[in-house]
Order: sequence, then C-alpha cells, then structure tokens
Amino acid sequence: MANAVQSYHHGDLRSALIEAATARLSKYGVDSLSLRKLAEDAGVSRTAPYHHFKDKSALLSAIAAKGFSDWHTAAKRIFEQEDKTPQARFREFVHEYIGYAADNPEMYELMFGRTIWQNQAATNDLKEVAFPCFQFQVTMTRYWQDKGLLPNNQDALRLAQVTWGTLHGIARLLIDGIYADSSHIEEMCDCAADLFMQKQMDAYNG
Amino acid sequence: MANAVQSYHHGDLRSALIEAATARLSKYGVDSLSLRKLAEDAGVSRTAPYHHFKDKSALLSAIAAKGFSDWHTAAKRIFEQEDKTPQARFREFVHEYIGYAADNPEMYELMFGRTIWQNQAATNDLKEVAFPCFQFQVTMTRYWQDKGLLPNNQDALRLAQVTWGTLHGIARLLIDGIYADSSHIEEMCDCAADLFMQKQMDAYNG
DNA sequence: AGGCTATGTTGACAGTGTCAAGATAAAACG
DNA sequence: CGTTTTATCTTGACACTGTCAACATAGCCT
Repeated sequence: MANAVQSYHHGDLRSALIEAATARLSKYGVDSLSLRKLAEDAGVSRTAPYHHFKDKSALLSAIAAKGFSDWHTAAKRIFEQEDKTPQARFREFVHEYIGYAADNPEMYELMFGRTIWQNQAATNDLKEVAFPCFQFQVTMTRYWQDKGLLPNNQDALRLAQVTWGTLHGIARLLIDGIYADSSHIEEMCDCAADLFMQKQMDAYNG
Repeated sequence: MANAVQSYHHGDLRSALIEAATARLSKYGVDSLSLRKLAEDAGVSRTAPYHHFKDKSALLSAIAAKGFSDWHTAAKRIFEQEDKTPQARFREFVHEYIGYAADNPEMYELMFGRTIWQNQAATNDLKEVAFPCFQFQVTMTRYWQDKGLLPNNQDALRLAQVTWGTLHGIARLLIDGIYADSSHIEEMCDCAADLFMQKQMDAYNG
C-alpha cells in the first residue's frame, strides 16, 4: 500500500487481497464483496487475484480459515483457565461464543455460512483449520461431562452437536435479525447455560 | 403454461412466477434463482416481473411467506394432537422441525436465511406471516412449561428463543453441511429433546 | 369514443465472475 | 554472463445478473 514505486509485480498480492477483503468484509458484509473491488483496493487489475486464488470461493475460504484459527485460539484460552471452576468456564464460553458472533457478524456469517461450505466448495486448507476447531467442541463437551456439568448418559459427539447447535442457532437468529434482538444477549446466554446444566446444578446446589 | 394463445397479457403472472420460483428453488437452490430465468419460465419478458414485485427480494419474500404459512399450519397440527401426551408431542415437534429443514433445505434457507431478512429488507407481508409463526413458538414453550416439560424458572420468551435457537442451529449445521451429516438426524433430535427435558423426565420417571 | 391504468415490451447500463491470450519481470539454468 | 523458464500481471472478451427508462398493448371506466 505504501509502495511508492508502482512496480509491475505487486510483491505480496495474496496478503494484500486477504487484508483488503477482511476490511471490506467487516464494513460492508460478505455479499458486497467482489473480486474486482478487492483488486482495485490492492491497486491491481481485475484478474490478477486469479494467480493467487482459484476462484472467489477460494479467497473467501482463506479469510474464513484465519477466522477459525483465531477463534480456536480464543476458545482454548477460555477453556484452559485453570483458576476458574469448570462451571464458570462453561458459562464464559457460552457468552464469549455468542459475543464473538454478535461483534463480528460478517465474519461469523462467512465462517459458518453456506457460501463457502455448500457444494463441497470448502478448500482443503479451510477444512484443515476448521475441523480441529469443530473437534475441540467435542473435547470440551467430554470434559464438561466428566466434570458433571453436562449429562453423562449422552454420546459426547451428539451432545457436542446439540450444544454447539444451540450456540450457533442463537448466534444466527441474532445476526440475521430474526425474532431476537441484541438487547438481551446476556440473558439468552444464561438461559441456554442454565438449560444445559439444569439437573447438574440441582445436584451441585444440594 | 398450457396457454395455447400467446396473449399479450399473461393473466396470472404473479402466481406463475411464484410457482416457477418454488420449483426452481427446490431444484437448484436460492443462489441460482434469477428473475430473468423465472420470467423465461413464465414465457414473459425480463422486466415483466417488476409489475408484480418491487424487486427480487420482494419475490423471494413472497415465496418465504408461503413457506411460513405452511410451516405454521404443520406446527399447529402437531401441537394440537389431543390424543398424545405433551411429552410425545414435544418430541415429535423436534423431529418434525429438523425433518422439515432437512427435507426442504433450500426453502428453509430462504425462510430463515439472511437473504430476505438482512438490512430490514423483509416485506411487511412477510413479517405479517412470519411473526405469528415465531410467536407460536413462545406459546408452545409456555404450554410445555405449564405441563412441567420445560423448566418453569425461566422466562418463556428467553426459553423459546433458546429452544428454537437449538433447532435452528442444528438445522443449519445439517443443511450447510458443517460438522454434522444427515445420517444421525434422529439421534441428534432425541439428544436435544432429552437435554431440554432432563430434570423434568427424572421427576416423571420417579 | 376516449382516456386511465394495469400489464406487458425492448433497449440500455453498470456490475459481476471468469476465461484466453499476450506482456513483463524475476528466478533458474546453461 | 546470456538465455530460458516460470510466476505474475495485463487487457480483451463473454455471459450473466438486477434494474431503470421509454414505449406498446389491452382491458376497464366514464
């Protein structure tokens, strides 16, 4: 961007494109994200991006991959807080998940939307980052089952799918502006957490 | 379509467009739905649809409205089965909801996707059909609370948002092909139902 | 009969993703 | 060092999209 000399070769177009795309994404949303505009942002011709990404979907996948990587890190940080009780960490995780989605709606939409997943369009690069992220959800679920926070009589994978599904669903209802507005996020999170832990909390409370 | 006489005026273009759109929707998906193709399907010029719908979004809203109306009817039918226990109806509702989404992925995507909801793009006609449908979820939740199936110490609206969010989230994970495949739908539904009713079932079972 | 209005038409425009063919520079190789 | 290969970037082109403006037709109302 600060390239005073307009050289024929950009130098690091791939990074520049991802950077421009990420900026545009959070500002204008995934729908108004065009390769041509990104190319213009990077000061390059319309078709230059094709030398770095197979197609538009591949570019979007690359951005989403970064999102998954970031989220995985954040999730691990929350999960591994040894100084807090499992219950507190669980509750925090719920709030952080919904909070992340509410604060970065366009990124969340990109990561978990059909744009990059439908028709097996997902890049291998994307899958390699996203799947461990999904798998971590199962690991956490199993841990919470062991700690008696979640029902033990359920298969960990199913339970992970359901609990994650809940978070995902609430996030989407919020993001898409359906039926729920953002003024009661915290209450919804607590309600969800309570619902998951209802029996176990009774045992805990006496 | 069977119009032997190619009259200048179509007769019932609005219905023909919705019909063509619904057909194309389930076949090819909402993304490859273009006004021009629909016009061609109806044997009419590109811009004719604009005399019946403000823009593309308005047409999509009209289709989604029909979807909401149909689903609302189906939900009521399940809910009002007097011969079944509330618990059986609750479980059936969960299965039917996910089943509907899995069987009509493109319609579900349209109804609950951001396409027609984002940017306050939703038509008034759409809202008038969709909101009662949302509200019905609260009504059912309150009923299930009264019957002791769902926790009574939660606000009905919040609980409805969370339970619906769960169904919505699972549906989307399935539809978008993320992390969950369709081979274990029934198990996931039962897991979700069990999770919601975990404490209450204990009381019920003794 | 005349005009109003609903509904249809063609033409045009800006925008999109993507391919093909040619230009340029950097890197690899003799 | 010169030459060739390779990566990168360019312009040109195509088909497709939603949408507007201007015009045509036909049915209805007075």
